[in-house]
Amino acid sequence: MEERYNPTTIECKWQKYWSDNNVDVTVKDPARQKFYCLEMFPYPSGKIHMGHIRNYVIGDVITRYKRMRGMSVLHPMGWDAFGLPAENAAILNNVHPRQWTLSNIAAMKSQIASIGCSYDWSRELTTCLPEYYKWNQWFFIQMYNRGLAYRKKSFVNWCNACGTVLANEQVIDDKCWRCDDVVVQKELEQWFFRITAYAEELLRGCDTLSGWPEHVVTMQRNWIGKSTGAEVLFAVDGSAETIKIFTTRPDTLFGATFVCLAPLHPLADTLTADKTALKQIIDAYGKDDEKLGLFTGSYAINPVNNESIPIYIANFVLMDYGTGAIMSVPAHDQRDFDFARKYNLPIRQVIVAPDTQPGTDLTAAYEDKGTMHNSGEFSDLDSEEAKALITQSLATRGLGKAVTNYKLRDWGISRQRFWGTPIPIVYCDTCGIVPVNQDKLPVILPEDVVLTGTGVSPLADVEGFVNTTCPKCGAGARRETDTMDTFVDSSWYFIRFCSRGDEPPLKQDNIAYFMPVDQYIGGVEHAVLHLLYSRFFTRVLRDIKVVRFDEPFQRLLTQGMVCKETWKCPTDGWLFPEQVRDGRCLLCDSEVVRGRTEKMSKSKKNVVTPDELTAKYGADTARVFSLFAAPPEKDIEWSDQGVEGSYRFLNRLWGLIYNNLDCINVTSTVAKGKIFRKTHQTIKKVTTSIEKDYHFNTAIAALMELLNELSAFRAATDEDRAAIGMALRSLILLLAPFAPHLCEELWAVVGEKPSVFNHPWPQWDELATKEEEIELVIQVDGKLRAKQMISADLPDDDKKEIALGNAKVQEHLRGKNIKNILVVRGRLVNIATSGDSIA
RNA sequence: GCGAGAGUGGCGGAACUGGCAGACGCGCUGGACUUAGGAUCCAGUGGGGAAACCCGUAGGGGUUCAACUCCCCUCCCUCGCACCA
Repeated sequence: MEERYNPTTIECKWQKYWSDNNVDVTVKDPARQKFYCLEMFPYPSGKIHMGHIRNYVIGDVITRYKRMRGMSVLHPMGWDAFGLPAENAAILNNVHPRQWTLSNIAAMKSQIASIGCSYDWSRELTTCLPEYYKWNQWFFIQMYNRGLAYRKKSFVNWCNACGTVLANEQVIDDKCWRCDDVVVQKELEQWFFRITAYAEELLRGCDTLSGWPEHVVTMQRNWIGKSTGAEVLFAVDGSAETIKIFTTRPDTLFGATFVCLAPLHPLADTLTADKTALKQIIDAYGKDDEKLGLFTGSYAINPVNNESIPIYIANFVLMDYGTGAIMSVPAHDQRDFDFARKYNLPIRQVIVAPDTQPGTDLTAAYEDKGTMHNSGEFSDLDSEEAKALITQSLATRGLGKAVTNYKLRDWGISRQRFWGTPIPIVYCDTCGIVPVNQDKLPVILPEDVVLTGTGVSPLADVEGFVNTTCPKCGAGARRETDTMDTFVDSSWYFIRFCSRGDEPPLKQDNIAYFMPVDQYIGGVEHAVLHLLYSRFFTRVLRDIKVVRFDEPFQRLLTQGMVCKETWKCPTDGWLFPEQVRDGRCLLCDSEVVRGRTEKMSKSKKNVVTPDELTAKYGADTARVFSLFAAPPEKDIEWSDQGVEGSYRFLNRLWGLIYNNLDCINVTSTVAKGKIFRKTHQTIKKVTTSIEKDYHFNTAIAALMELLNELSAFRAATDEDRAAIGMALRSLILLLAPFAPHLCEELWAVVGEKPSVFNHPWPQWDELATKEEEIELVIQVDGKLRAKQMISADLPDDDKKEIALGNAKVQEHLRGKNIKNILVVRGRLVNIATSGDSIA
């Protein structure tokens, strides 16, 4: 054994060993319990960053731990390889997107390897390869045949910078989720997946996601956005037209004093004479600064009381939710209230708060439930009851019905880009839309393409691709030239991983054995996007009999971001840490300000790269620090000194074993003493920290404690030496998931056969964790007054006696009446007094 | 505005089901070893106080023998949703 810890040599050696000996290859063993641990696969940008590292290391610890617990663990990795950056790089550098992507993959793969993650690379998948995207096309056709994929013309979200459309989920605050450019509306023919057909099921499924963070489930529920209410028909006075409105408050129908249409509502144009004014309202649509209205000059008939009320066009009424038209009840909706005040429209109260009288001067809308008022036959009823009764009464007259609405829209999957899965559809002049025959799949993405980035699908110019024959009639026909959203690729990749690369992708017994994913780990940025699409896809796959379950991801861990402090100079802007010395900028000598701790980013110059880190300290230090700095779901603050601390810890462990090699093979039948006890306590603490909520930071803290105790201990007897030997072996095993290279090496040093990961996880003996002596904590009236060492097995009554007998305690009891004495968990005595003087 | 989560030493963070607040690490202070120390090792380290002791988990109230933990109010931060009728 070398005297010094040398991470570089050790890490190379064991990475080679693991790879040469297939240590990380999944063993599918039906006799054992399976565990599927998955980290969200990366887009191959070419560079691994600390966020990836943190994600993968968390997954790797869980994987290695579960393997040591004897489970058959599936831990795969692959590449989300289609997407825009490849295309942009192609335009910029004149390389083919495939070449750019594949060389990035090679680079990232070696970076991932250098942190020692135990992936089963025999299952590696790359979504831009035909053998993968063939199945996107196959699923598309299955969905087309079931009416779940359809084509329609509609206004879509268009990103000019990306030159393509975006799904609703991919628009964040009116900006593109990827490039942050402003998203505009454009009318296009697009392919959609009918995710709305599963809206109710996806919503109900949320109740079963007990292994997910609550806020992620809430985000999914909000996104689906179910609301129940009624559709009500308002006739247009003096016309055959009717306006269909949606409301969640049919109970307030008698209070409707006007009707509002969305600016793009079909009737808006018909009813409005002043086209210039209408244009202004259309321009103001969706702007959240002010509510604008335009009176059409027409009136609508309220079906519950035949009252004639004005019809307005309003910029705040959404066209793509409900029916694009609303009834306005200013007394009971704040938005309508504001609008009514602005345009001097009547406000009529029809719901009265419990225990109050109808007021005359409302200062704000009353939006709660209450008692019906001024509502014809429904007056004096409870407003909640009235909802159903009014809806029913409208329904019998054919003027309304109960309706459930969802905010969720169908998933638009067409992208006017090259680097994606071709949509397997052919347009024939006689047969119309015809799917490609399944035995002709995959539709291969052509090689020779001129990429211009102009926003027209590049495939449209590839004649050899576009021109084809109709699968139905054989006549000349044209292919669809849009490609699929890359979120299609990631909606089922976890199923592909169940089978090796040399096996069929949808092999039933593999899917049945490994799915669902037991632990999924990734960033919270996919809380709605990828996770909702995957839940949808899984249900579709269930309905086409590919899988037999509803939910793909049993437990979800959304890891926190990797952050670091920032430095800013008033003249030179953001600074690298090495540009700051003694609070001054090395460029201009100004005083610098320490900025907020923020997510690592190039622009803020607060990035630490995995390469420099592993070069300096080795992968194990990087792993231990990123796990020790905070629990996985929280953000971590990167600290160079903290990394040093983790490095010191591993060095001290090395030194400890080096100094105690003589203890390794000493055996003894006597199993007691403080080292023995501490070891069992540590096994318990580490195991429960991992099992309970993956709080690796406290697990590592416990290992540090054991190390500290061992370092301070001086062995006197063979029993002591045996205890140390046993403690060291346990320490190596317990630390192995966190610092795998070091522990593999130390495992060899103590004379064991590799791999340490084939060795069972240590067990603790509950009896052995018990202290013989404890420090009895004595309180008087809840305040700590004394501590005293006592034997742990004394009965409670003796502990009370000891507490009362303590000199310090007696001082504090002087002049007081003892009311009660409590013994808590055998460790604490609290003497409660009445405070009254005895004298 | 609505919803969720959080607020603990100089810093990152611990604390089971209400039971010793501050585990572990960083930093800092002192010491040892050293030609040297930004290496290593040892000791100390919430604040106040000479001490007894007092104070202390964002702030204020409450429940309890006992509150970081439970309840009510306020402040602040982070995230999500945001004219969804």
